[in-house]
Amino acid sequence: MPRASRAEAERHREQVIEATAKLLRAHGVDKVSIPQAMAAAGLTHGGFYRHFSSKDDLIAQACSAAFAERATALDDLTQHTTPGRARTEFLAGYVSALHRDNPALGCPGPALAVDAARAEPGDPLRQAFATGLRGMVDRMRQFDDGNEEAVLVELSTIVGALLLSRACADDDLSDRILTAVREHLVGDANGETSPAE
Amino acid sequence: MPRASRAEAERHREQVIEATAKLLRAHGVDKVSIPQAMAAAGLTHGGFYRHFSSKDDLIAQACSAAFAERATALDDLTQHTTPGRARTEFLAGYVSALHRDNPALGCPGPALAVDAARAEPGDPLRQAFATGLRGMVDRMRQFDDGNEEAVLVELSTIVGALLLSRACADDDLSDRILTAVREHLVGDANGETSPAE
DNA sequence: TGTACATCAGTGAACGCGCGTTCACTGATGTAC
DNA sequence: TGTACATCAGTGAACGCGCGTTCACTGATGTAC
Repeated sequence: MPRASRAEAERHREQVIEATAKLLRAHGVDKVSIPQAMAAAGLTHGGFYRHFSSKDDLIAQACSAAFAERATALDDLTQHTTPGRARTEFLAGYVSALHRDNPALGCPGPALAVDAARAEPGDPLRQAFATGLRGMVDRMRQFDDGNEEAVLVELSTIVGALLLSRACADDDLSDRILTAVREHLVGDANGETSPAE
Repeated sequence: MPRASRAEAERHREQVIEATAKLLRAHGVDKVSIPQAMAAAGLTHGGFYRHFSSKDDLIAQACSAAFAERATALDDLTQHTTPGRARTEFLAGYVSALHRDNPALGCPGPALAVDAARAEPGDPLRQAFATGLRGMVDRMRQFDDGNEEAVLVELSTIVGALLLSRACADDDLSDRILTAVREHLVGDANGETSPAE
């Protein structure tokens, strides 16, 4: 594959970013390599620098892509139902075993926050993370009458719960964290068996 | 330094673990190297395997040491004051700019959860993390009338808040997260200027 | 539409680097008498 | 207490490895006429 067309090259770039957005959430910055990211688009590592200026550049773009994915999902949710129902559905889906067990497709908040925190102040990952997080906060305000403080508390709670439940996924504690937080935030909605309805 | 006494060797081992417990919280598993950890005790990397069976072994012991440090602090707190005051002091101190800006000496929860989550199920770090977290939960129950669910919600909230505030430490959002969560959990205690008293 | 040529997406070898781990060696410590 | 010797904490060179990055090269794509 000595020369791809511009459309193909653009498609390759997108594939690399998309694949990295998944690998990054599952394994973290240090465990995603350039050969691995390029292979996800069927390419070898040599052409990497025709698409990205550095590994940090790709990582930041992948972080942004992961947040964009979540933002779209949130927008879909708020557009197709009432704020109250959207809130319940969002929170119950967030604090779930499914989300815990699939970090690659999940929220970049719990998956990438530590990597952003460990990066240097000017690092592009830090900026991408902060921008993405702001986007989530702004969208969640629609659930909580525009009350930012309420959103920040809710977001902290669900991010912490998911992260801790992943960290002790072998342990009984993992499910108990999810259950306790889910009940706290949405009553017992999304329970295995609803008492009525 | 060709041969240290047993007491010296034991002291070296402790120094390596203590130093790694700090480095680990600040920079994560992948950014702590064996030469670096040994240098913290004034040693070269060659003797590492006389003290630890592998890097993973050291990392797990350092994680346990970090949790033990927090457990001692929690015990001191509950022993020297009433449960209500202890709870307030603990939570306000946890969700603070000081804690945010000093991960090396802070709680291993937000600092190491992702590394534990990314480890394989049988990994010693996973086990050390789960054990340490259980210890924190058990101690926090003294603040909340033994109600584990309340503890799990509180713990998720403060871990998430600290982590997110670190991730966007350059941004206005960082302080707003800490303030919102602190006010939510302990009223406005620990505010810059208390209205009375 | 057809030709000539410049562009550039992708290849694969190479670079220096730091990592985790191993090992032959040194010489003071610890032990047996 | 003193001597002889085994133990073993620590050293520093070496190993293979994968990393991020660079670069000369290939040949189809894109463009100018």
